Amino acid sequence: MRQMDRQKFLDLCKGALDDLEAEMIQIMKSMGLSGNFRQYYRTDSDEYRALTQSTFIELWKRGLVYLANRPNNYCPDCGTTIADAEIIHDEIPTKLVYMKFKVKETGDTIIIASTRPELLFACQAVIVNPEDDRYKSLHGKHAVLPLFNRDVEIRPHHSAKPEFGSGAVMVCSYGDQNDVQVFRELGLKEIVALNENGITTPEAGPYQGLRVNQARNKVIEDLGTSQLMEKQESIMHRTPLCERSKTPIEIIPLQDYYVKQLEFVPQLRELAYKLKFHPDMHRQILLNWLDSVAIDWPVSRRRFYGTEIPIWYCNNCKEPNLPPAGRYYRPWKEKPPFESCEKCGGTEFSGEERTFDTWMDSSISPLYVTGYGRDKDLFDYAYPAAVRPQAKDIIRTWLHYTMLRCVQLTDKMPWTDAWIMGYGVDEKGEKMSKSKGNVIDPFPIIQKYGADTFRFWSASEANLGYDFRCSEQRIAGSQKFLSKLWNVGRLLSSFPVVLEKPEALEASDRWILGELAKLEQECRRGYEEYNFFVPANAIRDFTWNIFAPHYVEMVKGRVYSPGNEQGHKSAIYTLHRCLSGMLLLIAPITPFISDELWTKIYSEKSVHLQKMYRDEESDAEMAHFTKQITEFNSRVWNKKKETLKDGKPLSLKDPIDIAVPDELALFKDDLRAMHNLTST
RNA sequence: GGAUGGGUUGUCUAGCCUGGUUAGGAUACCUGCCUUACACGCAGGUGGUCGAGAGUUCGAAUCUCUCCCCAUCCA
Repeated sequence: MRQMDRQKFLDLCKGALDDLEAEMIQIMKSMGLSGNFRQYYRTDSDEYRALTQSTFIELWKRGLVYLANRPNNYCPDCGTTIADAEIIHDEIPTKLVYMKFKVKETGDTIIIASTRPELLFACQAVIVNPEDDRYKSLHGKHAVLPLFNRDVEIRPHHSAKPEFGSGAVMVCSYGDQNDVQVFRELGLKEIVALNENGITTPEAGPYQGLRVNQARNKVIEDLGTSQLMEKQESIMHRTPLCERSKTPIEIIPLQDYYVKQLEFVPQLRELAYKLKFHPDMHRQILLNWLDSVAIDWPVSRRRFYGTEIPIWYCNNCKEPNLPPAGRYYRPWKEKPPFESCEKCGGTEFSGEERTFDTWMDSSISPLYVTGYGRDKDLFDYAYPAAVRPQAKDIIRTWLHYTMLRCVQLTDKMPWTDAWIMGYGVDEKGEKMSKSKGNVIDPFPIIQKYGADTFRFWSASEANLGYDFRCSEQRIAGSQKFLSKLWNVGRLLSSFPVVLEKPEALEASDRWILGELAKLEQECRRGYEEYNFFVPANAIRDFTWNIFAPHYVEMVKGRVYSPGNEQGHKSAIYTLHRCLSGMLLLIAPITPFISDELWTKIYSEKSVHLQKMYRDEESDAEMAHFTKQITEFNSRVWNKKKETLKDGKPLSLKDPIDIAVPDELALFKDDLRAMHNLTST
């Protein structure tokens, strides 16, 4: 990247992102998302970036931004500082090297094990656990670094674990976060080991100008030839990696901009309890993260692609000068929108070349969409927004930084609810990732089974906030349910539509309406907490296990024989009340099939523009008959199966002599017709 | 090492918070069946000591404790 012209690089990025955008919009449309596709935002548009910069300028004015030189995570491949939230950890094979140090005062040898021998030259202390009897006599004495012959003090520190290696640890600037902490706590003087290209500095003496791995190999080799190494062990070491390039990060002190977050943590913690999490358990991920926030947020990145940090530096006094908030600035290629330095009056400036952490953009999306700083009426009306939908893996980034920034800028939470999903995991239950190669592309699945199948499958598979397994077999199973629904629709579409409730309803009709009322309640409960798992499974169960096999079969007699006009009308009304209700309930999950059936059977106006049925009166207690009815039907079916006629079981339409039990007397006529019962 | 979630029939999963009749469903498997919506279907069936152990209780998949295993996140 750094060999390429910046503008050319940005043009390439834009081309790639335009393609991705088109693909994403296409997926969203074919999945049936109901968003407004003429009005959407891109975080890298000029308008959006203007807001990112404006809000940064606002924070700057309020003293929430500062420049500091401190050791921080640095990715040598990306060539930039990154935040803790951008780090992942992995077990990597590495060598644990046991080095021989001399004790200056006694001439004894002590062994020190380290995974970072190349940082030997940046060692400023050897620490041992204060409780470790082996080393108590050495406190305050000095160790001589092998190869470099420089003295460092041997000091007690609680972070040295007696069981690791020899129990004596060398502290270098900087091998890991613990080194940073020990340097701070013991007041050690830092030796800068690596420059911003990840190359060893002149401090490394004969090992300068090398990449980390080269330096390590050379140090190990020299230790070996000088008899200064006791042994090496191959170990698996949990290593912090850059989330993007998967390169092991280094800890290097550089000048970076920080947004204050430490002082907001107590407030964010309180607000985390007020935010309604769906499901509630995922609040803990945020709380754990807030507890581990140890430094302010480094927001400057040495990258070409990203929103530019809107600062020009006075060439005379180096004072950072910020432009007025409002438009989008590109200091690396633009002249500043002011004439002279506000501090010294100088007139020559250099534009800042760095960009922001990408979360500086993403963290203000609730502000952007509600017109913050752009449309006051809209903002007053729409902010705070209702819900943040996202997956649980970006709680420490997207959710956290959004809360931080919005609270800093508006003193209010950006939403009332957070809807946190789990992951779709592979057949083994492992998270999908590009590097693992177990990612399933949804597009062929959608093409093979259709968007409704895909949607119903994911709704019925994924319990709120939990991971769910991806299995093509189960997707195919969902498709069968949609066929079932379609066939129910086909049957009912052959009857006239009666949506006006008759004066009197037959017992079977009141029974299924009681069950339907339970279903509607259950679905509403699920939808209200953003849990589509509940309605998807409830509708499937009602349709497939109660409505179709029992109720529909029970009323076919009345439906096909118009002789009993009152009973006929009651059945037709009830069938349509059930189907229309089911379509309304499932429409958010399977928009295409429900709208197709709805517009074919009930009205030209889309099902998605209808209101759901609300708290109608129904005989809820009639639902108590469900078990008895289904058991009786099962009994009859079994009996017919067992009864042989000409060596074959009875057909379901054959007559049979079974008495309807007294407790089902209300349903006697329908049951007799359904099973062709001959007894009276 | 810490945190979170999970371990229920071949496979996947509901139930667990608010202990109580034969642990529900899906899929797979087996058997039978074209019954005027549906064979992408219908009916029936085999299959589980609910991770292990201990405790509380008249009674535990459900509550408590210990341990083991898996996934994810953080040191």
